[in-house]
Amino acid sequence: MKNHWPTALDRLKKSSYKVTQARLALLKYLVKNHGPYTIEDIHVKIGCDTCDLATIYRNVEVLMNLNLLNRCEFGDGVSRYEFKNPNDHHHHLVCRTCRRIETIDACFFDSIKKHVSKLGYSDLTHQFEVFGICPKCRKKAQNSHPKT
Amino acid sequence: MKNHWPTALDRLKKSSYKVTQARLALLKYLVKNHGPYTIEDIHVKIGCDTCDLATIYRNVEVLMNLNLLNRCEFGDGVSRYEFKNPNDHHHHLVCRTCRRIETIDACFFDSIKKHVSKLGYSDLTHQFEVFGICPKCRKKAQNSHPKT
DNA sequence: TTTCGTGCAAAACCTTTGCAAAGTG
DNA sequence: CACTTTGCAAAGGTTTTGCACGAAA
Repeated sequence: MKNHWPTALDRLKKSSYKVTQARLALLKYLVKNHGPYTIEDIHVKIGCDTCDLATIYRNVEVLMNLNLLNRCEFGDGVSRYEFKNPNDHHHHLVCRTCRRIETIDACFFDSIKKHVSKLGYSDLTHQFEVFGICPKCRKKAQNSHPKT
Repeated sequence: MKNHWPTALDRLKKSSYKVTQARLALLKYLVKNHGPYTIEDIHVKIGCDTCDLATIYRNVEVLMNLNLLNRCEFGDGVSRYEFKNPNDHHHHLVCRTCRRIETIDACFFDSIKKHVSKLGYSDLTHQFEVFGICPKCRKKAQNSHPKT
């Protein structure tokens, strides 16, 4: 598995943004950990004293602009972020009950691209999430609402 | 094109929820208009005097429980809702600049379902959104940042 | 040294909730 | 009549912003 840290750091260095401690800590954490993570997750994990929450909000936007992150929306009112690894494009399967996140290593975006290209949009990105009830939560629900 | 109002109304009537003016207005609006719409959009469109914003928030949950609506997240911090028409499954292409929404009449969820079913999740739903820059916004951007 | 980034606190924003009054079946 | 729903106002939670100070190039 390729180490993406040098490439990611390089993209930050070559940008017009400055290389700061907060940005290094944020990027390093997301490159090394799979995620996706909420802003608050990240704040705790990199150490609350590393930088302020507001700084993470601001720098997540910076890294989004550099095309280094994906934003995920799971419908619970919180955004989650993960490192955009070009060799590991994937999607998510989220349990509606316990919020457990599984990875789906498949994508059908290519087959839908032609439908989209007719419309002349550029700089395409996509977001695909599957929701369901995981086996554990289903069993729990069955036990608490027995049918007989 | 089939009129979905009778079926939708019927599902509400047969549920344990009561049929109220606010629910009728909300459901009728979403059945007749394509959307997806934000809560505030809906509040204005059905008439702010029809019911309170809080009532729409509550009833959108009711209609979600009845499987009559889809919730869409476009990453701008606001949820949008649309009537879930079983004969018109589609996805969205959203301009990151002007938020214009186009419909994509294609879906390849079936082809990804087998990857998902191995994991034992039930009650699957999915959310697929494509983002890009629409032709109008791209032209505007080119004019304001000329290359020569 | 000049410009950009950060911490802190306040504000903005969307959404949820408590409660008394009104509506539904 | 019993129970649900609503309006209103307040609270909750996440994200954004202003500004003075500190850090990077």
